[in-house]
Amino acid sequence: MADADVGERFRAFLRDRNLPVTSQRLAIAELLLHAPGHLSADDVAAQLVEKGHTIGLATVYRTIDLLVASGLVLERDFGEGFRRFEPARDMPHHYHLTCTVCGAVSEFHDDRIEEIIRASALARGFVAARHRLLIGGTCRDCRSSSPDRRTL
Amino acid sequence: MADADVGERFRAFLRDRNLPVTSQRLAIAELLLHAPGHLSADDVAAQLVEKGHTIGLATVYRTIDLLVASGLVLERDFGEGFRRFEPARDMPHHYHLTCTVCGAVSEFHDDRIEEIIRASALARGFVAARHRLLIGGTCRDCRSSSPDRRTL
DNA sequence: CGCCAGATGGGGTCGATTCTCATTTGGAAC
DNA sequence: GTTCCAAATGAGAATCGACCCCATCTGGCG
Repeated sequence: MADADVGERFRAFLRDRNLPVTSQRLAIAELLLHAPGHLSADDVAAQLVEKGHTIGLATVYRTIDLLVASGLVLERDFGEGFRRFEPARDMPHHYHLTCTVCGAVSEFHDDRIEEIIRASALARGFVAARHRLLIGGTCRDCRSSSPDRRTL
Repeated sequence: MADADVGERFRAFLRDRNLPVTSQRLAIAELLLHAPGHLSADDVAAQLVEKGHTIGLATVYRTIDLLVASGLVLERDFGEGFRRFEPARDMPHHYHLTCTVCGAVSEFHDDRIEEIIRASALARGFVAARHRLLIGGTCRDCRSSSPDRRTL
């Protein structure tokens, strides 16, 4: 199944680099690789405490670095002043739509956007290695029943 | 001229809100509204010191908040761990191309990108109010003479 | 089982941003 | 021009995310 797979891929990554497979690393990987949303480092630490682990915040950060380096976890910055992390899914690039009323984040992918961005950068002499697109707006639900409209 | 204009627009904003027009606010606005690039709060404070002012960092932050609220200054986040600010120019939306080798930031605007983003969001039930696009890559100069290639 | 490079974690540091509060000041009223 | 008060200022403390330090512990090879 996919669950054992991602865990195994992290173990393989550690083995490749001759890095010890510790219980802390496995616990953090297990949690973050199966997280549904976008977790902050504190979220990860808090959920570990909930599960009865006592893992130092420093170790959480260090292990997240490993997971990001392995490509199994992606780093996100929503401009909150801290970073969030999410498991890398099959989706190669996905964009984030954030509702400025209810805060809901939804993700999507669009080949046309990616292609046009790449072409536009190239026309200006840049070879685009990566790009990030954040869209803020109001979702369908909040538009139909919006008591207040934020100007944001 | 345009210079007096932006300063006057900030004064008008303060008057509208019954906020005092202080010498510190004017000095910060004068500096930031005519800045060529993207300044951090520290950059602003440092340049004020250079000009002989002694303005507390707290006031710099507070005044920048006002300038952002007034729409005369835009807040940017390039993932450096701190924010940068730039005067809002005529350009309604512009995108940022950052060279991951030399760090150069160049700006551009592309109506096709904007249109396609808006349409793509709408197809998913979102009315896009704003969006941010950051592109990382290597510029022409760094590509022709790149000694090291960052994986970033 | 013993060893040791590397991991761990609690405390300390750092940098950006915001808060606190005593003091000063804009600007409207007199 | 003088008075007055709400609001601004600024120096330092507080906060918060992120990361470093170092004494201690442990994975995993021999």
